[in-house]
Amino acid sequence: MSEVYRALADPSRRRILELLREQDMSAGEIAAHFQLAKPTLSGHFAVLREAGLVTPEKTGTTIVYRLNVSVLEEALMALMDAFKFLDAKPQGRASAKPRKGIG
Amino acid sequence: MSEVYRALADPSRRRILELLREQDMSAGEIAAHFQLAKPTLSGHFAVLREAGLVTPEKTGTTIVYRLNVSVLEEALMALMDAFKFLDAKPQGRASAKPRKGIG
DNA sequence: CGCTTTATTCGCTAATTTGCTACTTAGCGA
DNA sequence: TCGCTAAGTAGCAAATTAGCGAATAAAGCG
Repeated sequence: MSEVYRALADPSRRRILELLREQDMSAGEIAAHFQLAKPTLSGHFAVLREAGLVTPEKTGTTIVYRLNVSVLEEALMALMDAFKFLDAKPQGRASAKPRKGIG
Repeated sequence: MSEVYRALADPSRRRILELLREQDMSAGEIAAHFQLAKPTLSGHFAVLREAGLVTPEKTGTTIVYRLNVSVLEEALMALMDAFKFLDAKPQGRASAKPRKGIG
């Protein structure tokens, strides 16, 4: 779970996720949207894979990346739950303990 | 907005936010929950302040930090919106463009 | 098999981040 | 003012990260 936050910390990786939100793309297609060298992007892909945020699918010589929405969704939901945005929020120096951690 | 992601990237800072979710706390009270040196925590507070995630309130010699829920909420909502979790999710190599960016 | 394409891995450097100790600032009380 | 406490700043070392070019792996094609 912690890898998800790490993955989201970098702007380039957030942009990659944004691109993949539009459509699945090969590593090369994604790289074409950046000024960075391909090995640099490949490193970003590795971080996103380790976080489970994207899934590679090899077809021939190209590797198509797909956004793994559920992982991102779970991470955000965990945060939402940890802070209970939807509840009444009793701010102040005394309140109940939250049920879950952040990660 | 980008500072929010950076702030969330560190486990200690997430833990601070978690503590502040329970109740407002002074810098010293927060520091008591960690093994880190106080200046180290002070640095984390600075990052959280710059991200707008916490608000300091000086009362005498102590500084009480309060969780700024709305900022965190906005960041998460922006992500939710960027990925439109609540819509039907047309995964595949052709879909509509999202309205907003991530960060 | 060679050649091309696609993507990753291998070193390596520069920048960033995290942590510390020492010092400074600010408030409070004797 | 002196002493004490709370918090932040300055400066530095260690670890991590992001970036690159070169080399490598794997697949398709002549």
